Amino acid sequence: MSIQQSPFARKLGAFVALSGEELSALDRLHGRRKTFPAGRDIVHEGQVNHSAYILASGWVCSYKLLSGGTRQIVDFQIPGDFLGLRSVLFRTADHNIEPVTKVEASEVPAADLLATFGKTPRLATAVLWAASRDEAMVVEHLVGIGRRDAKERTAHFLLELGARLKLVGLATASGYACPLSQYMLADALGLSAVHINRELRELREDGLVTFQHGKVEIHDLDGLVALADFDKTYLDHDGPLLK
Amino acid sequence: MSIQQSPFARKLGAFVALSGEELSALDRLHGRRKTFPAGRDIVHEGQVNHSAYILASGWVCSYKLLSGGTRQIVDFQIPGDFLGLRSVLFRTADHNIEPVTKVEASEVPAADLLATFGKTPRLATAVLWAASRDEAMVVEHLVGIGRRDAKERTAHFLLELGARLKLVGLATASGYACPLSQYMLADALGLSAVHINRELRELREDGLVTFQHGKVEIHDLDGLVALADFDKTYLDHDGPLLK
DNA sequence: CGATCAGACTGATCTGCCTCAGTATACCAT
DNA sequence: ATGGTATACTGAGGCAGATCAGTCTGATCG
Repeated sequence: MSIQQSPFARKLGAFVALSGEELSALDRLHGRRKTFPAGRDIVHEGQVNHSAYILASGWVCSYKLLSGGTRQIVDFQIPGDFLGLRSVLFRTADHNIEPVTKVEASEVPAADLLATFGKTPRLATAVLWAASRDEAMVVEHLVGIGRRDAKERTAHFLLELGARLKLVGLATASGYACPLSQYMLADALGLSAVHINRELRELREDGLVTFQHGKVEIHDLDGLVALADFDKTYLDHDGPLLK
Repeated sequence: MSIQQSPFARKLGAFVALSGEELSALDRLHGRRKTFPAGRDIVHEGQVNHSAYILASGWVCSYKLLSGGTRQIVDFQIPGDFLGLRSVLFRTADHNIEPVTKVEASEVPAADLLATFGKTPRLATAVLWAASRDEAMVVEHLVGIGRRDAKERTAHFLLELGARLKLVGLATASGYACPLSQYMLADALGLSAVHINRELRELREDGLVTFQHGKVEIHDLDGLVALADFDKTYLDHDGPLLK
């Protein structure tokens, strides 16, 4: 029940050892708790002066639409993740945020965020750290889409998701619950849904992973890691980097 | 000769109106001026406890290598850009940084950077802003590689580069000097060099842009913007966001 | 309890981009 | 001059993944 228990506080604490005062400043950041139904955008591109959110439960995805009507999902956010930092900093959102499931999140008003950064610099540094980790993830997606083939990319995606979920206690080494449809996977991986389906079947037939009925089950972790050339160091590190 | 003139200070000033004291703290960040020859990596993946740099002249690229031997260039950095922030924050580099041309850069020791963030929170916020702009750029590359075809992607790339260079006075509306080879373009855009060559020829034959002899000349800006579905708002904004 | 609909899945065909295998050209060192 | 090396450029052929056009299943609902 202490504030350290919040997944977001735990995440920042992994970067910067936060004092009691900093933790309570972080706690005061959590504004109204809001609930969003699946499917209707929380934030849409071009929207100005909206709030950021700290995700408490449920999954969301961040995506951009192109003029042709196609979309590219940039990333999925899971509980403990910070939503819309970039959009708040720039006052106008440069991407859309859509709940994948029903979502609960704490609102963080933009003004509060900036004021808190000014007063508690170590918290600002911690958020910079968290933002950098998110960027590292986007970079990894870029590399995947640019240079990995469909099978490697799919395997890599499932492994990354598993590693992230494990950090917040929502996955084990053998699998996790995953509410994504194959269409969403396709939009995230830069593939067609048809092709995702075939790649998932191959991964299943190879005895590596199954992704069925909202569950990902990893049957051969080593094989999957080898296939995807997966190196999770960009997601994790040991101990606070700043004491 | 005042410190506001430095391209990096100018860039941060676009985000946060910096006081004289903050500007001189920023100035003290600039450590030894170093020169690097083209082609030999400044930082390589896995390297620990290296410095960050503020690029004074020349171009560099940030890239990752995959096990198969292919590489993906994540971004190019031009004068005024900050190099290796993410790698410094995480103590170990997650990507390589290679000079495209001969490069001059000021070293920024990691410890100085973190100490300065602690003492001048508004500077930390400004750097968070700059980092967010970089992330927005990576996101745009991700969208491009995921959902734009080769021609659109190439056009978009040339436009983005032009817009960035214009911000630091290295481009006009009609073109800019560009030291990149077609191989580098290919590695950045997730295409083969052969295909880049054909797309450049098409863009030339369509009367949109030429990229020859180290110069990009834009002949039909509107046509190019329309083809690439280019929206430069992610690169720019008007006036400091924090007074 | 049949209708409707979203998601999973499949076969056939098409195409954008890759790979291979060169030639052409400029620049550098000797 | 002369060979060497990097980059630009081209044609032919192949393949990964897209597109099209479905079927099948399980949930939801009037």
